[in-house]
Amino acid sequence: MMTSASELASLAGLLADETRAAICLALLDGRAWTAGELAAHAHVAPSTATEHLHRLVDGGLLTERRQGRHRYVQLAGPSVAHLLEDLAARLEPRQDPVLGLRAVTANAALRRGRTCYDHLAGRLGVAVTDAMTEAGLLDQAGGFALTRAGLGWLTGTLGLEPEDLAPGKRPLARGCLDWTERRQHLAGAAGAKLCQKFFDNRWVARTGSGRAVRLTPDGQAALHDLLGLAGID
Amino acid sequence: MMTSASELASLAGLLADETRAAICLALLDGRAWTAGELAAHAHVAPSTATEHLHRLVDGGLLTERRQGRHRYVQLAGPSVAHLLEDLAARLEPRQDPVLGLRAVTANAALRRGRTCYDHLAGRLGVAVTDAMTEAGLLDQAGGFALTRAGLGWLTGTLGLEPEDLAPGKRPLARGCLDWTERRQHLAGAAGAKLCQKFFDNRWVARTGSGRAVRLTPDGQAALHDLLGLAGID
DNA sequence: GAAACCGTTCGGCCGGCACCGAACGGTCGC
DNA sequence: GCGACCGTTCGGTGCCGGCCGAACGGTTTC
Repeated sequence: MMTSASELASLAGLLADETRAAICLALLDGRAWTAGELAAHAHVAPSTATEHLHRLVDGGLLTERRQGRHRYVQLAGPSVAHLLEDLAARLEPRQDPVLGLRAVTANAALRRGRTCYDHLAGRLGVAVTDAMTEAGLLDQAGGFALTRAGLGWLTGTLGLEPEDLAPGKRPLARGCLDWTERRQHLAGAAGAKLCQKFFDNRWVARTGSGRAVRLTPDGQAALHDLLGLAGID
Repeated sequence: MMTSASELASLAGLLADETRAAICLALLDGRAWTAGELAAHAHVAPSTATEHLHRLVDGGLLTERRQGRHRYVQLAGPSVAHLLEDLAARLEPRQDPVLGLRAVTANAALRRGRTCYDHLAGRLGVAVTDAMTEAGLLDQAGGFALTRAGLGWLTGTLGLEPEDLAPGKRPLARGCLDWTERRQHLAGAAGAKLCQKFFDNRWVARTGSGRAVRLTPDGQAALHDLLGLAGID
């Protein structure tokens, strides 16, 4: 009981430093960063970054992979990303999430997209999520769940492996509050597999070195055919 | 971008102290505590507790209500409770959550129950959640969502107000990982209203001053009739 | 009004920790 | 091999913040 308080404090303490917070937020793109990159990103000396990375790895938030003279670091898993998203969601004063859903989806183009840990985010992520909701594949009213039709669509039309979508420890479908859009987009196991399939099919591609992604012409055509999305990137 | 890191750090910093963590965990029972009670609970001087409460209130995690010479404090809302649960869930090394679902529900009695912020938890909470799942009222496979039948059951059989279950800012149904049972139980708006109805119907009652609740004889009969639960408290 | 009680403010103490620079030890390129 | 590079370890410094006790103000009780 009392021990749990100290453990909670230790866990929170990992994120209670601006430098460590900046590191974790950078890692939210789901990719592995080197220690030096993170040091530069957080504007601290390499030696300082080393200490922080040690604490974060020891605390279970990060995993490391030594490779040559580089030390690659990334988030320990989706649950860590989820935790960070939850915390970050508290920062921005949230506004009404139910606002002109159809108008936004149908008309305003999905201008910019990016990855949020392992799934699609930004306008692209929100647009896909809304389109799936309109098509009856996703139920946003009662929680955030895949419908039976949605499950069939993912495994049938999109060709995802059914075992990848089996009920397991990780939630199948989960809402993730978008920082820029202030809207929910699809996360969880389904969101991750969907995103992966988008990359495999070359419907989206990374632009530059950031977490930004753009829709390819193939992707635009596919989304139009599959979900009726007419947005242009 | 960089400012967000410092904000995240500040937020995490609120929980990064053992005393403040103990205070927040105590408040997870959803009730209002006085400053003195919390000071005693956390084993610190009243003056120390005052400072911590100030920071927690300023940080938006707690709300206060002055009443006579007392200062009552409680969690600022369900989202704060959700955040604490998420953090606490990382502390315990989680074990396989899918394990003898039916056996646990049907056989092992719902020995002890308690409230977790504003919904039922402990064996009672898990048992009700599992029974609702078996009855097709709840869908645990794809996320954690009320089925159409579940929505009808809550408003019809249980007599909840439909507007209380309208899709709003708060998730309707949400899974909350139980500390002691290591199993999911129903949280969210539906979980809160269900819990309230249980209290209103005198199906459950608080035992002592803690967050523990016990099932009344009326409650046992009702759960048997409604959900086929044969557990004995 | 006096006494008891709850909470707050203030001053002071102390430990922890975030930061840096310098030195060191691996790894890669020529 | 030698130099450039990446990361780590080690001292040292300074500050932030958690803690307490004492004094004070407001509320309740008798």
